[in-house]
Amino acid sequence: MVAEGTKAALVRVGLQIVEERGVDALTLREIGTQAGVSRQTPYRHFENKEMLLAAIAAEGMRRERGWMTRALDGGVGSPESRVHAIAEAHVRLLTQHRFLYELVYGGAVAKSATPELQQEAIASFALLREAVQACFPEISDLLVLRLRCIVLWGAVRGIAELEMRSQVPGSVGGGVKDWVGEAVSTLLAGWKKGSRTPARRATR
Amino acid sequence: MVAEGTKAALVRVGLQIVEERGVDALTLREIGTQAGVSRQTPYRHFENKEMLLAAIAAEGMRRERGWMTRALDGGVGSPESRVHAIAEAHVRLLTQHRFLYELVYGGAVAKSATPELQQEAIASFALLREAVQACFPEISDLLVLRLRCIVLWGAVRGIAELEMRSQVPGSVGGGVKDWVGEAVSTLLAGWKKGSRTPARRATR
DNA sequence: GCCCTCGCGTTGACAGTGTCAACATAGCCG
DNA sequence: CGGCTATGTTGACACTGTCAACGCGAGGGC
Repeated sequence: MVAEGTKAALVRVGLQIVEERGVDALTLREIGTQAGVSRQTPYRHFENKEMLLAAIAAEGMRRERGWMTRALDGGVGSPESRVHAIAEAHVRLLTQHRFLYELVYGGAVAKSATPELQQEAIASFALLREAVQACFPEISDLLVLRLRCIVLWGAVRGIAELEMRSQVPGSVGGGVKDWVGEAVSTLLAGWKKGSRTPARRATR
Repeated sequence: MVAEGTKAALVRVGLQIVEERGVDALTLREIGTQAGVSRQTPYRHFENKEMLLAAIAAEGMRRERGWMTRALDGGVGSPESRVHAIAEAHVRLLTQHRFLYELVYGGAVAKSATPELQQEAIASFALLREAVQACFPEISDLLVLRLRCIVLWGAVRGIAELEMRSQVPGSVGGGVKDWVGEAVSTLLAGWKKGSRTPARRATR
């Protein structure tokens, strides 16, 4: 293989540290020295620590999206199962690369930190939007579709987050994957029933 | 009022700093000096920084739960509207005290850090469980109820989280409150339809 | 050939942080 | 009184992200 650029090496080392010991254990100094350069060198390639974190996070999102597209490729399966596949790819990042998930979806780095990261987030969301759209071909109102995407994505993210922080009191039986699957099924089925946009409910 | 204890003063000052400038701006040293004592004094009352954060977070959760019980008191309203009220109390903490919400539900402090905090989390979850149970009186299987609580709570948390991190791409129209309301309505309605626990779906 | 710039890398230094250790003081109990 | 405990204070340390200044080699215009 061709000699690896310093910038790529920095990202690679950072990714490795995050995966092994979590985002809190990540230090610019260690990234530098472990990449064979000196402590200040990262600043020649990244404006500050957050930008380096953003580069690592983007790598994580690329991985997740790779799983999504791979599960979706071929175009087989019902539209609903495709939404499930997307949710499962997300859960997979959580269960198989917990520390990386924490970096990507925890609060350490803003999604808007870097154009690269922002693009990645938009691309993932687009995948979900297409899949959801396929589930409700009769709906043309983009705002309704958008709403459903947000609700779906929020539910998936939230349940994953509960697991990530081990915040489910007295956790027992079943796992994130089942919970997420249940949420997606129920939401899709609920929308299927009355395929008209639901009447505005009096909230108070 | 009676003279405030030092410990209470530390928590109060810390809470104020968080609400004004966010959890990242919080420093043990500043808490100390601003409370009229010296930089190391917090260590006489809290084992370390996380424990102090946990005390502040517990105060935030108490506030949130206060809104929940207040909205629920009197026992009026349909069971569904009571679940909505709980979700709205959660969203209220987010919209009205964003920084405090970040401390409580962001990753800065583990829910298990302190018995006090743990109790608080369990108490909130119990409120939700009662409200959900009232929605499905015909269901006696506690695991099913538990699953629905997790899914509901996850959806609410997730949508709130999306807003917190401003991660909704190209945000436009509608707000967190509407999205959460939509999610809760759809989930409850979806479960109402087939009140039997849904058949196990082939996920792959 | 010479100088100048520029990309990349290095060391020095600094302010700020959480935390440990040692010391001081005041109140209570025998 | 003497000692113990709770509380508070200052000194010091390791570690962090980041700014400044310096070195150095490659290339380009004269």
